[in-house]
Amino acid sequence: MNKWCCPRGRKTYHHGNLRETLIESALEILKEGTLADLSLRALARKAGVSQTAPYRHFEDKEALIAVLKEEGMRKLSAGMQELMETEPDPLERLHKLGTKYVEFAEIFPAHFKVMFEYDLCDYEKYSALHKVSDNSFQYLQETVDECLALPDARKIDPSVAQFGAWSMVHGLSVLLMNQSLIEHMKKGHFEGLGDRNNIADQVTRFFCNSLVK
Amino acid sequence: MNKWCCPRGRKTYHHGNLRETLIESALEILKEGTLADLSLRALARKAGVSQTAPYRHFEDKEALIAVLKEEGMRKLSAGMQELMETEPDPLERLHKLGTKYVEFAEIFPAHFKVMFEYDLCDYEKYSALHKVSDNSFQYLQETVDECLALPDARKIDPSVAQFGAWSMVHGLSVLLMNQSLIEHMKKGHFEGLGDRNNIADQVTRFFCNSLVK
DNA sequence: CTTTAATATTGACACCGTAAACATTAAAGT
DNA sequence: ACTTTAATGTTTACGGTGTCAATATTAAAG
Repeated sequence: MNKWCCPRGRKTYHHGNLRETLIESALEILKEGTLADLSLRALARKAGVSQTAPYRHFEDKEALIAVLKEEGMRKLSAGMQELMETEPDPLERLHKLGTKYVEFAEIFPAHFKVMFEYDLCDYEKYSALHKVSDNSFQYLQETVDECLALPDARKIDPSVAQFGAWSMVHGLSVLLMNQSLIEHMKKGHFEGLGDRNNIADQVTRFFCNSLVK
Repeated sequence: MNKWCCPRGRKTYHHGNLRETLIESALEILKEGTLADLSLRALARKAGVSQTAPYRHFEDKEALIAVLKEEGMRKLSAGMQELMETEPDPLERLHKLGTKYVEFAEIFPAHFKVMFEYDLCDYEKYSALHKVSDNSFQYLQETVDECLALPDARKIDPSVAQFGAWSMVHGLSVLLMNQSLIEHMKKGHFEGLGDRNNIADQVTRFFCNSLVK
């Protein structure tokens, strides 16, 4: 006979799917909050489980964050990969890759933040993550190279253009995510630019044009 | 007669200069640590003062952060202003403004992070901060405008180029601050680019060139 | 010299990450 | 089928955090 079976009004002693539940809850919190709002204890509470239960599935908080980063990188690079396969024109593709990047940051701001803001320096430990990260950047690189191989391309060091492309879309993403700056823009500067999407569109287009004559 | 005068081995009951001390300590911590390493309690400890003493000088932690942001913005925009006054050639000045921006992020990474990473949305409350922030961006804007007024300038919407310039240097700063990405670059991609300073230099130069024919 | 406002203190509360010791149960081996 | 073992979850505890309320000390203003 069981003594008192099943804590916290659960049906079984074991949760059964805690790891996935925690990740999903984390993503949900990140949807409308910052990294600071993310706590293992809160996740545990939400899952109806003791505060230290998560430690059976994640060595520490950083390990959870690593999974979130990986999840995000996978999603971003998946979206970009699709463009690699469907858009043959390199300039047009570069433009779409850029706006996709910015769009991702707009739709999943906290997810984007966790991907880039939080440094996971241990390469051995999080090698899977870094491998996924590589993909997105590689798509950008490849496409820039193709653009520079075009007949009317300007004479630009490919490495410089690649890193420039990445910097541009990343900076764009970060700045457009910053609520304060959006406010700032609206009153005074950048009147002609319109809304976020418009800015992303025009600026990435400008970058693409700068690769050719 | 005083009962036991002066807590924590201080000479006077009042610290005398706590506000400035706290700010300085905070900046020192930010020099070699992240926002997460910054705690009011730790600052109080370092200043040899009780844990709640800081609350006589800052309403809450956010208020301290606001001051740090303002301090940083002031320093950044001071550096940029100097260039506004000393470098007459707009293209050259734009290049210098860009590298200065990136350089600032490199020298004071955590300070830079606190300036942009942490959102202070309340405009009424932190109006002084936002006013200072405006300056740096205005310098960029002005200079881009001058470049586009050059005889051999390309036909580009000024707003787009302005925001593009800002995105570029900001993205550059953020990416170059990311230790993981630096590592990433070293093994495989971007071999030809060299070190950080070299990248900043080349990419900003590339941007400037993209404004003219 | 007294009142008052500024500054600092202690103590408390609710959070947080996480370590150690223990409980329950699903799965593997016999 | 019965036992062992590994996976999973619980409780308890420690030190850290931001911040509030009540109190003490002292510099400045009257």
